[in-house]
Amino acid sequence: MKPAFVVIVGPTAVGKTEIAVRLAKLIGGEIISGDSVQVYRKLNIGSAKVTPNEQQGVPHHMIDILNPDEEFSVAMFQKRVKDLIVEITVRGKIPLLVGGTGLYIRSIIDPYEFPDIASDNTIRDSLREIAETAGKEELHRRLAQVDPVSAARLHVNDVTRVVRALEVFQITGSPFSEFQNSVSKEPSLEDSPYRLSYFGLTAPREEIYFRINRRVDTMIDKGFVQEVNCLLQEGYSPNLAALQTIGYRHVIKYLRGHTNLEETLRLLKRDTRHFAKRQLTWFRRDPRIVWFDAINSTMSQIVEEMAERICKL
RNA sequence: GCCUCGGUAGCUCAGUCGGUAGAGCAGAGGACUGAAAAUCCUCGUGUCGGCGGUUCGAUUCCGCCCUGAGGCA
Repeated sequence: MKPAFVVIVGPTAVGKTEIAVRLAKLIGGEIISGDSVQVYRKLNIGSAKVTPNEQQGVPHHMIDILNPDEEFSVAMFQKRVKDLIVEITVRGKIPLLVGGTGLYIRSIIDPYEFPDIASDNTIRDSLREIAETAGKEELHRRLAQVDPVSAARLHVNDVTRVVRALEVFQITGSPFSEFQNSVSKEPSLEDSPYRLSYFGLTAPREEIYFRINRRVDTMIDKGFVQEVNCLLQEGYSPNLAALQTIGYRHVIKYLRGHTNLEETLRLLKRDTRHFAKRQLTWFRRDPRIVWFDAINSTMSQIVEEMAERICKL
């Protein structure tokens, strides 16, 4: 029999953390964070990371595993999480993957395969250089020559992806598109190597936005500005990927006097709303997800129904 | 009370030498395979403040009224 595996996704600020902890306690689970920012130590308030108190004794994984200046990637995430799932299962516990980073979640439940090569910053820099001097069009043209499939898929302006595709070609000599699994867009639950319970937690848009706005205010009250200030004091570069994320990059601009507090909050709330919207586009169209509405049901009702569905499998 | 400048998309405003209008922001939808909280794509009809007048035709010109800001008394 395939091992049980629970996944909970949803936009930011809908209450995934609390649901997950309660569900984990109920079914005997351990939580694996599916979040690209919470992997970093010292990024606590701004990433809305679970506090030790909120964890209520439930083991949490993939949190606080890196320093802010360390590099991370989906490939690393995938490798570690796949190992973790096995370890937790062997321990007789149920792994719960909880988070809002669409790509990371997908890399676990769908057959994503990453070419076995590290990313090369020298190559990336030189490719970006081309985009800046010769233009994005030129960069895209080059990709079209070596990898027409990827070029057709990628927009000229999406420099980040065009660079990656060219980078893969330069390192491996094979087109990026060849490494990508030609999997159907909507794999069925039966195809999964796990007994997968795939849940989504959401709320009406208005409610999500309300909660986001409220949460940003709370973060500031909790000392988010000080958190960012400490990071900079400790010498971490504002250019680090970890500090270019929502919230951190906003507060950095504020600390440097580029925006006042009111404007900072406005932009931070706005960008978080945009982010929540993007998260929803990852999950909304996935027919495998069983959705729960955080506003029409209580936490207990949701947790109980999730537990029931897990048992039925 | 008089004078001046405004009143156009949810907000800030542009514009139409008279042929019923368009940007930014907000908002919506989408993409996503080693930076992903990143990166990128698509989407703009609204009594053009109200009522009259001139005109084939007015949001645009004229008159009055309402309303906001400033100035003079």
